[in-house]
Amino acid sequence: MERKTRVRFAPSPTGPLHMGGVRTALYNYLFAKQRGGDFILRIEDTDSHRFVPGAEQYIIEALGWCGIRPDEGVDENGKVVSVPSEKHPHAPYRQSERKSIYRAYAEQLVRDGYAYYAFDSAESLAALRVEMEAKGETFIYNYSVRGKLRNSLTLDAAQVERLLAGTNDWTVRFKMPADRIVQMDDMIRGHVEVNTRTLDDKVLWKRADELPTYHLANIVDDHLMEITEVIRGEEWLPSLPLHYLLYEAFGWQDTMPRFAHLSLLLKPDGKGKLSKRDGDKLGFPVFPLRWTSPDGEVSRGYREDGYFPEAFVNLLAMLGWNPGDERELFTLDELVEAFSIERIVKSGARFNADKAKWYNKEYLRRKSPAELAEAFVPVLEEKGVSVLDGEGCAASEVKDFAGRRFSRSYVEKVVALIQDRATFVRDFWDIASYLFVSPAEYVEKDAAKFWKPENTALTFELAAHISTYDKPLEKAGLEAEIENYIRSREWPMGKVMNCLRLALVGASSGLGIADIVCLIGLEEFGRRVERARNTLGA
RNA sequence: GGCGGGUUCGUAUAACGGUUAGUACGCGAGAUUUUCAUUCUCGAAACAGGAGUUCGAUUCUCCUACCCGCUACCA
Repeated sequence: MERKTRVRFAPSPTGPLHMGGVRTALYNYLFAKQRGGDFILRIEDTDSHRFVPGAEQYIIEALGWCGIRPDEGVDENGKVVSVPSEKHPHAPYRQSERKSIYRAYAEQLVRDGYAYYAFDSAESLAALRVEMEAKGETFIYNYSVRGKLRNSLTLDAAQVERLLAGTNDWTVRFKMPADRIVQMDDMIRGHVEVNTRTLDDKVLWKRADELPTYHLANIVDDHLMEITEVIRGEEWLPSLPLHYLLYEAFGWQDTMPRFAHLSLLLKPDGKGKLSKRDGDKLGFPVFPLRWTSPDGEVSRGYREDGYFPEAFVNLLAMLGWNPGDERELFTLDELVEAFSIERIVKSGARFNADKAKWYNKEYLRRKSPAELAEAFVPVLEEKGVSVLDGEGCAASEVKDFAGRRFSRSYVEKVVALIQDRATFVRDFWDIASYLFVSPAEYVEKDAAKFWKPENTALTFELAAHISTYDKPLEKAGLEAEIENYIRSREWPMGKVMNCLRLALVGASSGLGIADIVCLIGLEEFGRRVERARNTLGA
C-alpha cells in the first residue's frame, strides 16, 4: 500500500536556526508539498543541558518568514502543539514532552537482546579512554570492551536489579553486532555499506534525566509519526547504520523511511562548514532572522539586512540543487513544482554573498512600486520625511520639500523610477534622497568639472526656458523640448545637462533631467537652480 | 588515528562514454545614454593527480592527494 508522504524537520532548540538548517527544512517542505504530503515540525530537545530559551520560537518564526508552514506540530498561534487533536494527531511534538514514551521502547530492546543496561560512570569511561589512547589504541565502546565492563551482560541478574533500582546514572546501550556489513541506500548518495566492527554501542536512553538520546527518540518518533522520508544533513550519515539496525531490532523494517543526506553548507572563503559563529566576521548573515542570544550578543539576519524572503528562499534552494535547465528564479510554489531529490548535488556548497545580492536585486526589480513604497516609508521617516496617506492626497499630490511632506503617490513614482538601480530597499535613500530634500551641498569634484562659466550661462538660460514650460509635466514631452532647445542652439549637450543636474541633484549622477523635473515640479526646480547659483556662483 | 562522504572556471552549477566542456554571479573590455545606474555585445576563467577498462574517458573501476563529516550519557 502506498503511504502518504510525511516528512519532518526536527531541529534541536540549542540556538537560532542557521541558513543550512533552513535549507534542510525547505527541501523537506518542497518534497512533501510536491507529493501532496505533510511537513511536520518536531522539536528535538532531549539534551537538557543545551537548551536555549527563545530558540524554539525563533525556528518557527524563521520558517514562517520563509513561507514554510508546517502541516503538523505547530498551531495557528505559532506554538508547538502539546495536546493531540485531529489536525495534530501525534502531539506532543516536543520530545521533552514525550519522555514517557521512550523508556518502554528502550526496555523492549533490552528484553529482545538488542540492547543492555550499562552501569559505567562517565568518569570511569573517560579514564578507560585515556588509558587506551596512552597505549596507542583507539577506544571503541563495542563488542571488544563491553565484556569487561559493568553491565547487564556481565553482571548477574540480582545485581543488575539492584543497580537498576538503587542507582540513577545508568544507561541503555545498543548492542552493536561484532561483524556485520550493513547495506544502506541513500536517495542522494546511492548504495552505502559499513561494517559494524567500526561502530560503537551508542547510548539510547539515560536514567539520569530519563531522556532518550537522539538515536532512540528519532527512530521511535519517526516510526510513530509515520514518517516516510528522512531528509537531513550529512552529519547524520555516519549514524545511518545504527538507525537501520534500530529499525530492524524493533521489527519496523517494512515501514522504515527512505533516507536522503544533504551535503553541508560551507564557508565562502576558508575551510569548514558554515557555522553559527562566523556571521558578522564574513560580512553576510548566516541566520534568516536577527538573533539576540541570552547573553545579549546580536547576530544579523537576512530579514533585517533587507533581503526579501522570496530571494532568500530562492538562493537557498539553488545552493545544492538545480532544475536541470537554465532557470534560476523560482518562487516557493515554482520550487514545489520543479523540485526533485535526484537533482540534489552531492558535494558541499559554498555560499556566495554576491550571488545572494543579485537574487535580491532581481526580486526587487520585479516588485510593484506600491509594495516597495510601503517598505520605503519607514526609511523615509527615519530621515525626517513624512509620507501622507489617505483620501485627501489622492486628488492633489503633495510634495512639500521644505516641510518634507510627500504623498504616497509621489513616493511610488520615485520608487518606480529607481527600483532598477537598487539591490535593497534601504538603497533607495542613497539613490534618491535628492527627490525628497533639496541638495544642501554639491560634490566638489563634479562642481569643478561642470560648474564653469561657459556652462552655467547656458544652463541658466535653459533653466529659464524650462520654467516657462506650460504643457502638462510629462517625461517624453519635456525631454523632447529640452533636447530640441539645446540641439537647435548647438550647445554641448553633456556639459549643459550635467551642469543642470549638479544644481538639481548636487552631483553629476542620477536620473535624467526630464525625470527629475517631472517629479519635483517646476517650482522646486526653480528654487534649486536659484540656490545653486547663489551657492556656487554664476 | 579509524570510519564514511565529496572533488568541473574564483563561486554556484550543466554534461548522464564521443561537445569548440554550456550557464549564472563576480571580474575585464566595448556599445548605448545628457551623467550615474540600467541594458546590450564581447572576453578571460575549470574537468585534483596517476593507473586501468574502452576504438574513445570529465563521465566507469582502483590508487594517491586534498576537502568535509562522524568518532559524547550533543543533536
